Amino acid sequence: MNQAKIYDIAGAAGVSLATVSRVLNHPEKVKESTRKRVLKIIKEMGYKPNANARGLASRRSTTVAIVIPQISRASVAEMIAGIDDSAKKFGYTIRLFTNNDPNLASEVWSEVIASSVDGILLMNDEITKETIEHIRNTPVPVVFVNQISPTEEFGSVGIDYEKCAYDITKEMISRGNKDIMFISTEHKYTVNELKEKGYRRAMEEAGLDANIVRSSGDLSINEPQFTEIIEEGIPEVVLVVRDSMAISFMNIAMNKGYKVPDDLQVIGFQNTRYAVLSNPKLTCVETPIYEIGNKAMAHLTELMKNEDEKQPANLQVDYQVIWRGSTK
Amino acid sequence: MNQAKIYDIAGAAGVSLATVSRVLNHPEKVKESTRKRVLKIIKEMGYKPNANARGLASRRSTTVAIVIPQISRASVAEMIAGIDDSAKKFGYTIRLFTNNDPNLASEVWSEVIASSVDGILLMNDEITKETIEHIRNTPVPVVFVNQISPTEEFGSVGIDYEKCAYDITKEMISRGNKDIMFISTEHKYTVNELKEKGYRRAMEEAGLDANIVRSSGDLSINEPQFTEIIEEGIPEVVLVVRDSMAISFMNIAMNKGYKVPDDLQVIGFQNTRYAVLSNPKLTCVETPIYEIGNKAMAHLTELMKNEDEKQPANLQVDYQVIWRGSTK
DNA sequence: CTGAAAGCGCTTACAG
DNA sequence: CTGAAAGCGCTTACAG
Repeated sequence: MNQAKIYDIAGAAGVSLATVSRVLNHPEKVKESTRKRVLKIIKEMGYKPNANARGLASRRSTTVAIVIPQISRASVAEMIAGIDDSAKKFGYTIRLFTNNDPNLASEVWSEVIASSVDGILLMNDEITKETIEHIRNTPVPVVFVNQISPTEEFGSVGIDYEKCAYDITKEMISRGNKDIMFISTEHKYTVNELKEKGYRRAMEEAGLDANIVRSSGDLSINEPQFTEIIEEGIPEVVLVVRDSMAISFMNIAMNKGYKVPDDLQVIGFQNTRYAVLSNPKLTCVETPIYEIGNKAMAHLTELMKNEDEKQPANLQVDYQVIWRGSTK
Repeated sequence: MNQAKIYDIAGAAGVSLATVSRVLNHPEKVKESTRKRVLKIIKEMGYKPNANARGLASRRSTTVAIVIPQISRASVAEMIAGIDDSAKKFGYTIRLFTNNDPNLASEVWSEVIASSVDGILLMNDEITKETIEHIRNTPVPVVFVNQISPTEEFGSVGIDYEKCAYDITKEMISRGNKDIMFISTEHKYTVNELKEKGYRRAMEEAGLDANIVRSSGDLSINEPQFTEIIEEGIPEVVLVVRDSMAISFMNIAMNKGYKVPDDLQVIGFQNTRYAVLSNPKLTCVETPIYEIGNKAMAHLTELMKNEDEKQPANLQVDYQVIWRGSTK
């Protein structure tokens, strides 16, 4: 007993294929009595339209692509959860592509396009000129996730990282701290550059010296570097672009005998689940990853619906600071 | 300038559509000179076959589904990375479905089937009878990921959790410890049941009393419970089914003044990235999530290739213990 | 409101 | 080794 075809439904309901199709796609065009009869049979026979045939005939696939960088981050899972909940609501299904080239190597991209998705969610850490060129030639809407689009042409959902770094720095200054260090990644991710900019602005406005350290994301490289820094003397406060790095720094300082938060206050920038497992727990700027994914998918839906009426927007999601034991 | 069709390639190369199609799908059937000419044009015009048309015509989609539980776990990201690398190698593309019903609610499942994937990777934590029934009626191969299949009919890739819990317990006993506690989840996940079984066996064999605690996975519920346990006195060793719970337990004990590993040794069961961020770092049984995903996809590929020749297998991946500062 | 028919872009026996 | 033709399972103008 194979999967029922639209033809079987039509036969069983005593209507044409066209009518069955309409019941599914334009129910308002079908008389209520026929519609009900057809729907009943569809349910009875457990009919599910073949996605390929549907996509081929309609040139829409009710499918979107998520393109994520290969590097597996813990936050990806939560982001996907947010996207998926939204996708379910709007009746879309997800195709997953990973991409290890910041330039969005055309190979990956053409695979994405050949899969005839109706829209694309792009999660790249960086947006290069090549990437933008690829996107310009893409026949379906693209939305950047956790990233503010560098141009007005494309939609995006993210956080105002410049502002949140500025705000938290200013807050720590207003609490009487002067010696505030900022630890970023060696690799210049757009997102981290923005945080750094915000930090600098706050420090400059207060007439304080910026103190910026760049580090590898890799713990085995971090640790010797952090050890060295700490041995030269610790700052009052350290802001760290990643929670994992923040916790690593904090642990090393504590092992050297410093007290957190009395001698050193530590603040992270993601509020991942790591944050509540450190001891003391880590104060964080909370970046609501789930919500970003959720909104991105919702925005993409709008853009897919009516490509002309709806303009791509650069949406921002609110952040908040979660104060925990690593700060006074 | 739209995406080139197979028709355009045929025209430009001076052959029929059939030949272009053969070049792509059965290159050995095409004379070398024609094949080269066609391939050149395909490349020049950046032709990518439409996935829907291909899937419809061939009844194969070179697409597999990953079905994951809705609850977003950090490990999902790494598992997906493993699957994706393997999928790329074999030319498959991924569709992602989330599923919040342990019984594999038929709604999700029929969506998966309607998407006409060639195979399915199932990552459910539990396998109920209903789930098995659904899978039996599925027209394509299914492989369980990070789970040993309860029946021989389906493929699976996982770890021998019973044995690894047994081994680590036995090891700790042989080091002279007698008071070994096991912390599991309240909810009886198959995987955790197996660990518990292994722990029990090792304790029984040594004539020691098992001491099993069940806890919610939720930290805010864990903490008061762990606090209470610790106030009544700590064991020499605690084995915990999840890293996050292990670290939480360890932190509470240390805050009560106990020394790790001198007063208390702690062992986790996943070796997630949490493990190296605790202080001291957590000794773990390493479950190679990436490799599990990778092997699962490779096995699925075999099953999809020749459904009759290749039998589904229950594959096991090696684990190892990573000794760190939380044990002596 | 409904049906007959064309067509979406491919693949694959079937001939030759 | 290659081409003409049927067909995959749908959708959607076009008539009526």
